[in-house]
Amino acid sequence: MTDRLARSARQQRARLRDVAEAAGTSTKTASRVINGDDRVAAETRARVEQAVLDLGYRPDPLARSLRRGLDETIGVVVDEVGDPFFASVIGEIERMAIDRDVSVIIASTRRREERERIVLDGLYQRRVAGLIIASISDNHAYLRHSSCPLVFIDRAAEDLAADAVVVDDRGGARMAVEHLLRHGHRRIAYIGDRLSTATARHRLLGYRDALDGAGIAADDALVAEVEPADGDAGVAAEELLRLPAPPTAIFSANTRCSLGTLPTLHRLRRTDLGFVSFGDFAMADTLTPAITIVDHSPEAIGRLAAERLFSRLAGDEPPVETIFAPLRIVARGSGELAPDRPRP
Amino acid sequence: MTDRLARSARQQRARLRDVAEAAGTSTKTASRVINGDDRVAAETRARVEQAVLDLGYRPDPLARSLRRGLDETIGVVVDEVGDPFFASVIGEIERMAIDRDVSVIIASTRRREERERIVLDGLYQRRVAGLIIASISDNHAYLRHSSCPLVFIDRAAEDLAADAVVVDDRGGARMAVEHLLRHGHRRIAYIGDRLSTATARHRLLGYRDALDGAGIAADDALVAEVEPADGDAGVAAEELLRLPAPPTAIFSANTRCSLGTLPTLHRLRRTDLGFVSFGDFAMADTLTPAITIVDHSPEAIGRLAAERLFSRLAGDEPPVETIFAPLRIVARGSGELAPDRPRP
DNA sequence: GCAGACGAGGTAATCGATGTCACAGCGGTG
DNA sequence: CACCGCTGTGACATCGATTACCTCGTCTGC
Repeated sequence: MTDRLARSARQQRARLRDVAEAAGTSTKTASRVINGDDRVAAETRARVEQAVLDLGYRPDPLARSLRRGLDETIGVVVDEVGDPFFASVIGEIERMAIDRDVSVIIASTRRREERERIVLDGLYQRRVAGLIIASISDNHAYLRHSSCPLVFIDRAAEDLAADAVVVDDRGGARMAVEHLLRHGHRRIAYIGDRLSTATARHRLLGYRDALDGAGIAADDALVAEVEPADGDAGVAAEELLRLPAPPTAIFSANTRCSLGTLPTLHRLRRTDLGFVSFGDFAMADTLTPAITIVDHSPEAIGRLAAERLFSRLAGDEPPVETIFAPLRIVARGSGELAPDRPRP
Repeated sequence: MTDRLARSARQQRARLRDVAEAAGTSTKTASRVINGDDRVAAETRARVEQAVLDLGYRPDPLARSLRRGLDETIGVVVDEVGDPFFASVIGEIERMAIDRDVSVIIASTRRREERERIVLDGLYQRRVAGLIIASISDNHAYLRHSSCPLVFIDRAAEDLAADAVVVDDRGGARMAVEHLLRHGHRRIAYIGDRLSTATARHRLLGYRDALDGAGIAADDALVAEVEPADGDAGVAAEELLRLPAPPTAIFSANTRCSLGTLPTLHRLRRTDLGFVSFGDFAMADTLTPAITIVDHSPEAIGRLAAERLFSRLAGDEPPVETIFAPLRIVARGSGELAPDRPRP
């Protein structure tokens, strides 16, 4: 009674101690019941459970994490939360986390290595149970002794044995460019992310693979490396079209580049160009012409990564693996335009 | 020395105790230095600061939160992380949080009231310092005694005196519909979110205001209330067009409805319809015709909400206020089509 | 009949930091 | 000279839960 008053005076939740007192046991026994330890007499267990219900007790996650050294939280580190690709990935991860009563802390690197360190450090300090990381760094030495499972997404860590969920960047890029080649294009430009990220490098290799396969000499003037966050992709497209021997088709190596390039092409009325985008985006199938894509479903990546992480958190120890998310080409129009098509 | 070995054997970070020992003081004094308490002799302070640097000490956020009853974390609750509107809002909030060394926990309600309770409860248990909420519930009684500052976004809490950053839903909708009226449309359809959310109700009111102002009788057959997460918006559009007296223009009351409706209109080759979207989206200006919008910049909302929250966290106590994010119409083509335009 | 296993439960230390309170020294004051 | 108040400091309790270790019966096997 007094106790209940004390609680209400404090305006606070019930603590384990309150439960124990209400059930007439020690906190240890109450803790056993709550954590499903079976060395508790059925009758005692029942009393504790009743007290939990009566008091609406729920363990304090902070105190629990402090003691256990582990939090019921996973961290997700991406380039930028607002990026549609990552927004979808995160959405899917969160969906899976919800089912497991795990919270998700999001942090973005803004594509800067030093920030990557900082945010990871912060997440470790919070004792996250696991991490899903789209790393932009090439050096993961500082993660080697990670105290929690890691799953890399979008880009595998080449210097670290850790799970990763990626797409076959090289193969996908090759697929995209071969598609354009099949439709008769011979001068195909590449617009992609800075080559400081491994993803970009692989996609550029795939682009070259395809050209090699068709016996076409690579022309560096057709390769544009841009910062996709800015409006650079559109500018790059404009420059490509001003070349003495301009391309008849463009392969855009990621979604943000596509979002940057297409408004420019439309403004210049150059929708006669062949175009394939690595990565889908809203309205891609509603533009005129609709945009042919190589699709690496962000939801699938999020799901696979989360599944892997939760499986490790549950104690499974499958061998470290790089999982390739399925990849396919979706022909919608822009990739099937012949090179000699008249300009609109 | 022994201590340093012990630390490295533990493979762990330095604790306050390690700092205190290294500086030859008590933990309390070390704590004083770290928290900027000025009742410490300059020389002692210097020793502690040196120890902090030597050991690379950083306080454990968990332990600190437990003791202080307050975490350096803010919670953000939205419908759905993957929603482009909220993704941008979150991106902006996070950007501001970074500057203040505050972490952000994201939770989504999936538009279900019971989940809203659950996630908020979870965030409170984590002792978040503040909350930014896009609430879907109409009943906020359980938030009345919130232990931390709240800022509502997108939808104000009508039953609670709390800060909110919203757009003038009614005025914006009216603006959009008046735009279509000015271009000669008389039968204008409304496609919007379920009326269970206040936002949707206000936008529908604005739509009616505009029609009233033009002396046009409202026709309920032209009003479609859909679940924007599904493909319902497209279906609704199709049904509207099959009416005996179909609309010549559509006002889409939110981004997701636009993303659902437009592919359908394009598929049906009904791009002759007038169209205004409440909310911008990628490629809106690249479609043919480009989409006229009423823009409620998600970044602005995120920034204003975060500014407000951080100002309260810093101890400011401005009067509770509902802030209206700026709203403007961006004419791009689809809203300026005359009703008698031939179909493509 | 007794050693040891086992079941049920409790006590106290611990996680890492901070709040409370007491205390030693010192200069000033009546 | 005794007392006051201030400064700088530390011992110890505390936040809420978990873990290491111990106790006390009772049951089993020899």
